[in-house]
Amino acid sequence: MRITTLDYAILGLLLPGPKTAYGIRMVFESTAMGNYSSSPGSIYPATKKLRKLGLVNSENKVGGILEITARGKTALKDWLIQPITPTMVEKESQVLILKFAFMDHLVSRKEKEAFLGAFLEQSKTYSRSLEAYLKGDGAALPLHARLSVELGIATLKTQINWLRSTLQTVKNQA
Amino acid sequence: MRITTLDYAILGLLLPGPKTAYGIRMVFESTAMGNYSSSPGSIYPATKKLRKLGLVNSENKVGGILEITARGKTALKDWLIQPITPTMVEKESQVLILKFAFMDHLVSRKEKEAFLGAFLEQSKTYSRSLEAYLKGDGAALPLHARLSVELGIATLKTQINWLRSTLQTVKNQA
DNA sequence: GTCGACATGTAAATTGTTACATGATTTA
DNA sequence: TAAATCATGTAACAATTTACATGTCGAC
Repeated sequence: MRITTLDYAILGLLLPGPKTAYGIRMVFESTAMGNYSSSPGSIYPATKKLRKLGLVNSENKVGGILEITARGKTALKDWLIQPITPTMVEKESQVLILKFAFMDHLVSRKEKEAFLGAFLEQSKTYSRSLEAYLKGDGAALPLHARLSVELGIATLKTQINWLRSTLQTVKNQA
Repeated sequence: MRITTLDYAILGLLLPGPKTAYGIRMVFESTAMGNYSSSPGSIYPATKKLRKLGLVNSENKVGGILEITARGKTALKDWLIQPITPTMVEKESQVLILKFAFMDHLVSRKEKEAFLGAFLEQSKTYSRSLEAYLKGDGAALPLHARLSVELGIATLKTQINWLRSTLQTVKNQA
């Protein structure tokens, strides 16, 4: 039984403290958390699975309060520090940002630096390849398509700046 | 039978000229086109559906060359100019960029301006709400989560600048 | 003549969405 | 006391991924 991104997102939201499944749905709905759906048909089956895998405990006292277990933390940490591949940077950078958002206390400073460093380097590589594309084959694109790629490059540069400054912030931490 | 975003993405890629289903897969795989998957199990059923709906013709002469029909263009245009809702800006802005990328010849300058204007206004609203959140409840977020939201805001601002300048570009067109 | 790229598809399994269904608790 | 919100779940359907399966064509 594979653990999906949604499952990890739920585990991460339980890090600061226990929540009900409904509470998690509300986080997905109100905050712009990625793109995760708050539909009951996705959250409730997911929490059931996490319980079965022993990654969360549901306390018997109160209804359905979910609490992340030690095993849950280990599984989440393993996921957080997985090596970053080019595909992830190209197609799933929101997932990488989500990982970063959960790293606070679960991951060492060294691991955070490695994560941000790899993310930064691969973002630069990808940005350069998009720029090269625009100057080469991409020059033939219709105007609107070309403008869209330009937005992609600008967004990547924003991300690169953020990664640089965040890397500094992390390095300067006590 | 609902037309999905993937279906519209395929239709849009056929605008500059006919392509094989395989050619479309390669576009999804090589260029960073959104996030659309190039898996055969998604593309081939989709092209079959588009044929059944009469939105593309498959010429009999050559193998499986796909060509968008007049009905296909109408359907695509209707999709392109659908009103922009807050949810779209918050959770699916890549889809909106994709729409823009396909607008070149299919949509009038007036409609482009309306699209970009609405997209711009709603991006500003969303950006302001994220900033207000960070100053309010969000101040209590763990450091990493807060930094992630800050990247979200910076990305939105990049998008807002791009929308402003693109709106000007479109307005200045002959 | 075989390797890689071109080309098209299906089947099974997984995932996720929409809609339905239920009931408790709070608040106006 | 009625409406809104909190809270949990299932069933049917839609969509996608992975893996399998097949065959052509050009280059080396």
